[in-house]
Amino acid sequence: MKSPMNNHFYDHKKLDAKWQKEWQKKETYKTAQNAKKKKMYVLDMFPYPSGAGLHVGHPRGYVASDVYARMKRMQGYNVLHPMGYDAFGLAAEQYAIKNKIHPSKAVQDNIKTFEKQLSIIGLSYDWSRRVSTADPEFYKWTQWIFIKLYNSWYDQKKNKARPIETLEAIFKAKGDGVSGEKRFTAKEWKSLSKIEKAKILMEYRLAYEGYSEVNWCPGLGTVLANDEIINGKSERGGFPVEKKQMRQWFMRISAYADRLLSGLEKLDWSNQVKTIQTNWIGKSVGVNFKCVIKDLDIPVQMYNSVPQTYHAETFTVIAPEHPLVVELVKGTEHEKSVMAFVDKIKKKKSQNKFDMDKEMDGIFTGRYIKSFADTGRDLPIWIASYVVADYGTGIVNASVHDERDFAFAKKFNIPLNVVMLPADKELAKKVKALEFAYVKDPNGIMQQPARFAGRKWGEVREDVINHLVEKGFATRKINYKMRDAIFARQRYWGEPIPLKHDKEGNVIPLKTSELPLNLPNVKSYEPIGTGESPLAGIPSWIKAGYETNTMPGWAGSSWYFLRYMDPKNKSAFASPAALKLWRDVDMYIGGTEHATGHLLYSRFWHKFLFDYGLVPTDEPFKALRNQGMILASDGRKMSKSWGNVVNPDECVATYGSDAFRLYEMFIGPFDSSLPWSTDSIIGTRRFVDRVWRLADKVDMKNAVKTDAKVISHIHKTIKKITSDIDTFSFNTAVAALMILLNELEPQEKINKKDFETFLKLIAPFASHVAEELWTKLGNKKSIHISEWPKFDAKKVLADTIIIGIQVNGKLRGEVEVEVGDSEKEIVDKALAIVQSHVEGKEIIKTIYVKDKIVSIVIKP
RNA sequence: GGGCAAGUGGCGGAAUUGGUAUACGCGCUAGUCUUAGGAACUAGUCCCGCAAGGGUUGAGGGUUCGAGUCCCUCCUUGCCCACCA
Repeated sequence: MKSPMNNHFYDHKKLDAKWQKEWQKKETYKTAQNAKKKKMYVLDMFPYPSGAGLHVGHPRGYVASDVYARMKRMQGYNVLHPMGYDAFGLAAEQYAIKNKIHPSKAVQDNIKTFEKQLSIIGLSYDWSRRVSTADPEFYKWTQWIFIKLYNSWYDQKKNKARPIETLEAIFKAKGDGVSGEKRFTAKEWKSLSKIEKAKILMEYRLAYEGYSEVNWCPGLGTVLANDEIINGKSERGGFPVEKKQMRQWFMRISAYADRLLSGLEKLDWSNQVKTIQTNWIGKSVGVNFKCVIKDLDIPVQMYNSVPQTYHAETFTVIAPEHPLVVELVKGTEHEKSVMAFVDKIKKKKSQNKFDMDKEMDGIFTGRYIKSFADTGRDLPIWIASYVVADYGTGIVNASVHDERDFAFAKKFNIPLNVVMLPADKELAKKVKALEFAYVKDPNGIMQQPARFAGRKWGEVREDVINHLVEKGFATRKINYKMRDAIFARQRYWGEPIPLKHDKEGNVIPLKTSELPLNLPNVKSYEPIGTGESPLAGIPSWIKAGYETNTMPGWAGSSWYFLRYMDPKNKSAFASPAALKLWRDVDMYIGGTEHATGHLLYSRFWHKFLFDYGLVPTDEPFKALRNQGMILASDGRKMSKSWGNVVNPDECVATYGSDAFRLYEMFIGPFDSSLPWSTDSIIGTRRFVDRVWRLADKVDMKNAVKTDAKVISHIHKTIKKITSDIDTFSFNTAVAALMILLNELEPQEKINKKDFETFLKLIAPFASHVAEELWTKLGNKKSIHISEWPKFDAKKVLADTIIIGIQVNGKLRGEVEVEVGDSEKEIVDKALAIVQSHVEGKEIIKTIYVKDKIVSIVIKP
C-alpha cells in the first residue's frame, strides 16, 4: 500500500507493533491454572523448525485456532493455547547437514526465525508454556515413557497394558498360554536361562528389540519408515531406498489395533482422517483353514478373508519368502528351479524395483495341499510373486474371484472350471444363490465370474465362517494390515534410547533417576555410513554400553500436548492436578498429512498411558479440524523450486496483520485447498480501513438511539459469527462481518455500545484494530478478555419478509408476508399477484411453506 | 486397481441442508473528488435480449408441487492407500 498513512487509514505498522508489545507486557494471553472456569484446550500441531521459513499457507491453521481460542476466551473459558517445537528428527538434521551448522545451533536459529515470523501475526499463545522436544528437560520424559513401554506387555484378556513382571509371574505359575498356543510349561520356564527368558519376554514387550527387513537408504546412511518413502525414494533428498536386515527397536502398536479402530467412533474428527486410519489399520475377519501338505504331512494354516469361495478354489499360492518353501522342494526335482526363482524375486524386491502389476510371476512346487474341509480335492501349491509373506499366514488358497489369482491361473494354465458346493445343504443353497462359482468357458477362454454383484456378501461370509468353525475345518481369525512401527533411527539428532547392553547380551533399561540420558555434544553429527548412528563412533558411549540408536521423529510429538499442561514439572511429565484440570485436547488443528503417522502414534501412546492411569482419558484429541493446503496462484504447491512462494512477512508488512489474518480466513472453506491471491488481500484491508473510519461516527455519550433494524441485524450477526466460529466456517463469518459493516456505514451516528459489540465480533479476526479502537472508546482492560456478545432473540425483529411464488415449479412473482398473516391470506395474495399465469386454469393444489415459498400447481 | 472428496460467474466462493441460485470479496466498466491515482467514494457487473421475457449450478436420466442439494449412469479433477486374497 503506497498511500500515505493519514487518519483515514489504520496505521498498521505502528499499531500492530504497539499492541503485540502491550499484550506481551501485560501477559494478556497467559493461561491460569484455574479450575473455576470451564477449561478449553485449543492446540495447533507444532512445527518442525525447518529453516526454510514460513509461507502464507503455514499460518492458516494457526490463525484459525487463534480465532477459535480468542472467541472461547471471551466466552469465559479458561483457554490453554500453547505453541512449541518438534525440534528433533530428520528434517532438522538434514537442514543442519546441508548448511554445515550443528543441529542444536541450527534448531535454535530456526526457532528464532520462526518465532519472529509468528509474532507479527499477533497470535494469542501463552508463550510461557513453550516446549521443545530437543530440550533434555522435555526428552527426559520421552525416555521415561519409552522405558515404561519397554517394561510392559499387552494383556489380551484384560485388554490393556500391564507391567512385564505380571507376565513373568504368569509364566512362572502356568507357563505359556497368553498368546493362544502353549509353547512351554511352568516347569520348562523355570529351567530356562536368564538370556532365554529375556528373549521370550522380548516377544511381548511393547517396546521391543528385533530384526527386520528395513528400508535402507544408502544416500542418507539411515533406515526410513514407510511413510518417509515416496515411490521407492526417500522423501527427503530423493535417494534410492533398498531392503536390508537390521537390528531395530519396535513399538508394538499392533497390540492396540482394535482399540485404535473402535476408538475412532466417538471422536469428532473429519471423516477423511477417520477413513484413512481405518484403512491403515485394515481389519479383516476371516478364517485360518487347517490343512496338511500331501506326502510331507506338514500341517499349515491358510488365511482367507473371503472364505465364501473356498469350495471353488483350485490351487494354492505361497509367498516366495515363506520359510516353508525350502521344505516343500527339498530333495525334489523342483528344488533347483524353485530356489533360483525365489532368489530372483527376492533380489528384485530388495532393490525396490519390483513392479507388481507387470511382473506377475510364479512357479509350481510339485506339492499339493491335501483335500481340506469338504472340498474333496487336492490343490497344487504354486509360488507366486504377488503373495505377501507377512500378512495372514503367507499362504493363500486361490479362487477365480480374485483378479490376481485369475490372471495367474490364466498365465500358467491352471484349470479353474471345477465347481463344487459345500456338503452342508443349507449353506450350499446360499452359496449357490450367489452364482459366483461358475466359470463359463464357451470358446475355450476362461471367463471371470461377476463378483459380489449386489449380494449380501458379508452376511454369507458369517454363515460360511460359522459353518467352517463348527465343523472344525478352520478357526475364526482377525487380521490387521497395520504393522508394528520401527522405533529407531541410526542418526544423531534424536532422543537417545535409554538402555544399556551388557557383555552377556542383557538389555538394561535406565532408572528414572538416571534420566535424562543426554545426547552427547559431538562435532561430527553426520551419518557414519555404516548404517550405525554417529553415537557408535563415540568411545565413551560405547564403553558405557549405551544403545546407539536414537528415537525417530515421532517420539516427542506422541505426547508433547501433555507437557503443555505443566511444562516446568521436574518430577513428572505433568502433575496429576494439571492432568485432571486440562484432561485432553478439546480442539486440535493440523493437516491431514499426519493421519497415519503422528495422529495414530499419539493415540497409541495415550491409550498406553491411560492403561496405567497416567492420563485421565482414553483418547488425546476430542475434536480435530484439518486445514486445506494453500497453493500458489498458479494452482501448484508453493515451493522454492517453482519460485512461487509467498511470504507472510511481506503480506503483513504491506497490508497489516489484521488484513492478513482476515484474508487467511476469508479465502475459502477452512478444509479446502485453495490458491493464494495476494491481490485479493486488498479487500480485507479495505474492510479494516472502513472499520477505522466508522469509529468517527461513534456517539460517545451513548445518546443516539440506534435503528431497531440495525440492532436486529447486529443480533443476527452475533448468532451467525458465534456459530460460524464454532463450526470453523470462518469464510462466511468474515462475510457476515462485512455485511454488517455495509449496514452500519450509512448510519449518521452509531451508539457507543453498539459499536463496541461490533468491535468484539471482529476482535478474534482483526485483533489489533479492535483493541486500538476499543481503547480509544475509553476501555481500560483488553477487548480480548472482555465478554463475548450474547445473542438476544428478542432484539431480532420479526420483520416482513418477501417470499417467492412458484407456478408449476417456475418462479413467477414475489409476495410480502406480514408476521400475523394466515396461510389463506398469503395464498390469496399470491394468487392475485401471479393472476396472469393462473387465469382460466384449474388449480390442482397450493403449497405454502412458512417463510419460504408459495407453490401453485395448475393444470397446464 | 481400491477408498475418500469435489465440480456453481473472469477469479476465491455463498446458498438457512429439498424452498426466490450466484451472498461476501477480488477483478472489470462508468462516474465523483483530485496537480495526479495503482488511493478513496458512488453506481453497475451470471448468460441471451432494446425490451417484455427466456435460460443457467460438469453431461444425461429419475424422484418431487419444487433439485446446486436426494437417487442412477457417465465425464473431469484433487487427495490417500496401493499385490493385505
